[in-house]
Amino acid sequence: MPDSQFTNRLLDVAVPTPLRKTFQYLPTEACANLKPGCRIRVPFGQQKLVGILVGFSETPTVDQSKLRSIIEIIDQEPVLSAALLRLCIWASNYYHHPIGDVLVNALPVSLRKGVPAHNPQQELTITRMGNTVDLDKLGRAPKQLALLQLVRQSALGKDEIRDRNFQPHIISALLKKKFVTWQRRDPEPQSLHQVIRSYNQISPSHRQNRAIELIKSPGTYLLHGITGSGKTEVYLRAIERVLNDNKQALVLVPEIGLTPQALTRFTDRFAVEIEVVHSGLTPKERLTAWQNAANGTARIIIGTRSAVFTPLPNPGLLVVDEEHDGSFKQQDGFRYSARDLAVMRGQLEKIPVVLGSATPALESLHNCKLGKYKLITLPERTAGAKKESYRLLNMRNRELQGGISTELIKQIRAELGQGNQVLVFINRRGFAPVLYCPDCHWIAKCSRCDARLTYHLEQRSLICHHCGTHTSIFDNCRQCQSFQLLPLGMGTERVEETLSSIFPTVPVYRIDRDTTRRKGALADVVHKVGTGKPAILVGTQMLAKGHHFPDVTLVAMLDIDAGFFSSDYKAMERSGQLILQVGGRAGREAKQGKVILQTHLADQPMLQQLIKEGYSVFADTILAERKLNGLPPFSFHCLFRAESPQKHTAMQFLEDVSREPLSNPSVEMLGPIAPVMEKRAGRFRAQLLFSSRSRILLHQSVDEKIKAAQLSRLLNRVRWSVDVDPADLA
DNA sequence: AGCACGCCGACT
DNA sequence: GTCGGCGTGCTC
Repeated sequence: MPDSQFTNRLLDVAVPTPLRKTFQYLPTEACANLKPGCRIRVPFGQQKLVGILVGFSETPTVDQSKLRSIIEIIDQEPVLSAALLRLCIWASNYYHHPIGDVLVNALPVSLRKGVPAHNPQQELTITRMGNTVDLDKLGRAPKQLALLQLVRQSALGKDEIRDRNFQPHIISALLKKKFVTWQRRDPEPQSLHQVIRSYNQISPSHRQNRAIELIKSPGTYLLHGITGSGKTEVYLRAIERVLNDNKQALVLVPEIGLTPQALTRFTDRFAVEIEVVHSGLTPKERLTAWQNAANGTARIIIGTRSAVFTPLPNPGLLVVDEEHDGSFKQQDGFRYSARDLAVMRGQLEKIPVVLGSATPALESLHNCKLGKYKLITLPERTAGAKKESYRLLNMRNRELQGGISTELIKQIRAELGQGNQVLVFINRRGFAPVLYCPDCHWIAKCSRCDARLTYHLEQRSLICHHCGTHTSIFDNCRQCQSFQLLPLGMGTERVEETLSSIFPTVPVYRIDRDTTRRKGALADVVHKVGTGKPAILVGTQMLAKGHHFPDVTLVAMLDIDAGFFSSDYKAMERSGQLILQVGGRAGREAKQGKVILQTHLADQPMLQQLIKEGYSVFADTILAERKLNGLPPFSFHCLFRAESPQKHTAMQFLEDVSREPLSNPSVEMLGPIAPVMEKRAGRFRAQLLFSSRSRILLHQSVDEKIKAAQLSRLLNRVRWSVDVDPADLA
C-alpha cells in the first residue's frame, strides 16, 4: 500500500517557462520516494515539458480541478544535489529570475531535454554460448578472434577496447554472432593514488604558506596578490590538499581562452582527471564533462561562468580566479554573478571559497572590511622578481607620430635596442573609431545603433562594435561625395601600421579579437614571442588576460584617458584594474618591467594615486567616495531593463512600472530613462533604477514592481529583465 | 516562452 | 470562400 504521507503531498515542479513560480502536480504511486532535484515529465497546457521537482506542498494553491498528474519520472537520483538545488532557489529569489529558467541555466542542454543523466558503465562479456563456441568459426576473422580471447580473460569496457585498437565493427560482428554481450559493470572502488605529478616550483614562501594554511577551513577568502606574487601556487597547494582528502575542486576562470592555460597548469602538477567546462563545448562534450563531475571521476573542474553549477558529489574547494573580471556576470537573460554564486555555494556546501585577484573588485574589498570575507594579501613578487615601475608621460605639448609621442618612441627604441620586447596597449580594435568627412562633417554611423562605425582597414569594412553590422568601405562621402574621407583616432590596426613603419626591422604582432579569431592563431603568436627575440606586441585587453610574456620589459599604454571621464560610476574602478592588469605584463623574474602611460591627465589625482600608492589605497579612495554618495557597495542597485523595436514602447512600459509610488520610502526609484545608447541592434531601450541601503527592502520593492510590470498592457510588446547588482548602468 | 484561439486582409 | 497575419490569454 502506498505511503499516504507521500502520495497525498503535491509536487512543486519548476518548468522551463519565464513564469515566476512553480506549478503543483498530483503524484503517482511511483512518486513515493521521489526526491527534490529529480526531473519529471509533466503536462503543461498543450505541451509536455521536462520539469524539476523542487519541493512538496500539502494544499493546492489553485482550484483542485486544475491539478494534473505527472507523466513520468525521469530520474531515480537527483540531477541537482540538495546544495545545488538550494543554490538555484536562492538565486531565483535573489536575482528575481524565474526558477524554471534558473534551472535551465544550471543543467547541460541534453539534460534539459530529458535524456538519461548517466550511461550505466557497460562491459563486453562472453555469453554462455561464447564459452563453448568453436573457435574455428572465427578462423578467417583474426581480429574478432583476438578480441574474443581478450574478453575471455576479462570483461572490457568500450574505452578499453578502443584503446586496444579494435574498430567498433569488430565488436558489432561478435555481438551479432551472440558470442559476446554487454553487461553492466559495477563501479570500481576508488583507489587512492598518487596525486602529485611533479613540483616544478621552489617551495612556497612564508606568506604563501600562511595563505595555504588559512584557506583550510570553510569561509570566503579574498587572495589579493599582485601579478607574479604566486597566487597560482597557493591555488595549487590548496587543491593538492583537497585531492589528498579525496575531494573535488572547482576553478572558475573568466574566459574560454584561459581554460587551456589553466588546464596545463593543473595537468603539469596533478595526475588526476580534470574536466574543462565552457560554452565552446559540443552538447555531447558538455554532458560527458557533467557526468564525470557528477560521478566523482573528475577531481578538478576548470570552467567559465556557467561551470559554477557543475555537480560535485565530493566538494572540497571553490576558486574564482581574477574575481574582479566582468565576464563572471551574465549579461542577458538570467543575470547572475558566478563569483557571488560561488561564494553562496561555498556556504551551502560548507567548503572554502578562494577569490583571487591582483585588483580585487571594490565590493569584495568592502566585504573583507565587513568581515564577510577574510583578506589574504601577497604583497611581494616571488623570489628575485621586482615589481614593475610606472611612469606617466604627459602628452601636453608633445610631438605625436600617429598618436604615439616621440618620447615614447624613443623609449621603445631603447628597449628594443637592449634585445627586449615591448607591449603596446590600446583598448580599441580596428584602424580608427571614426570615419569623418571634413567637407560636410558627415560621420559614418550605424543604422541599427546610436553609435559610430569603426573603420577596419584589413577587412575593408566599417563595423559596428555594438551589433556587429558590417559594410564595405567606400571612397567618397555618402552625403557630399567628397573624396577626402578621414579616419580619426586610433585603433590597434593603425598603431600596428605606425610602429611597423617606424621600426621596419622589428616584427610587430597585433593581438585583438580580429587577429585571434582563427583557432590557434593566438597560440602561434605566443609561440613566436616566446623565442624572446626583440618584438613589438600591439593589442587590446586580450593581452592583459593570463598570457605571460617573460621578455616584455616595457608596456606602453596609449589611450587610458577615456575611463577617467566616463559618467559611469564604475569606470574609475575598471580603469584602475585594467591599467594594473596590463602593466603587470611587464617584466618577470630577473628583468624589471617599465610601464609608461601616455596621457593628457598626468596630474589626475586618482591616476597619480594608483601608480604611486598602489591599488589598495586607490580602492580605498574610491570606496570613500562611494560611501559619501551612497553608491554601491554602500547601497544596492536593481535595474529594470526593457527594449522594443518601436521607439517609445520600452519607455512607456517602464512608466507603467514606475507609476505607483513605492510602499517603502527608503527605496529610491530613478527613471525611467534612456541609456546613453538608446538604440542598440535595432531596439530602443529604457531602464528604471531602484536603490536602497537595505537589501531586504530593495527586494520587497522589486517584487512589487515586477507585479506592476506583469500588469502592464505593453508586457508582450517588450523584452524586459531585472538586473540585480548591475555591472554598469549603460 | 510556447501554444491555441480569434478576428480581419489578400490569394490559390 | 480559407490561409495566415499577430493581438490576447493561459499554462498547476
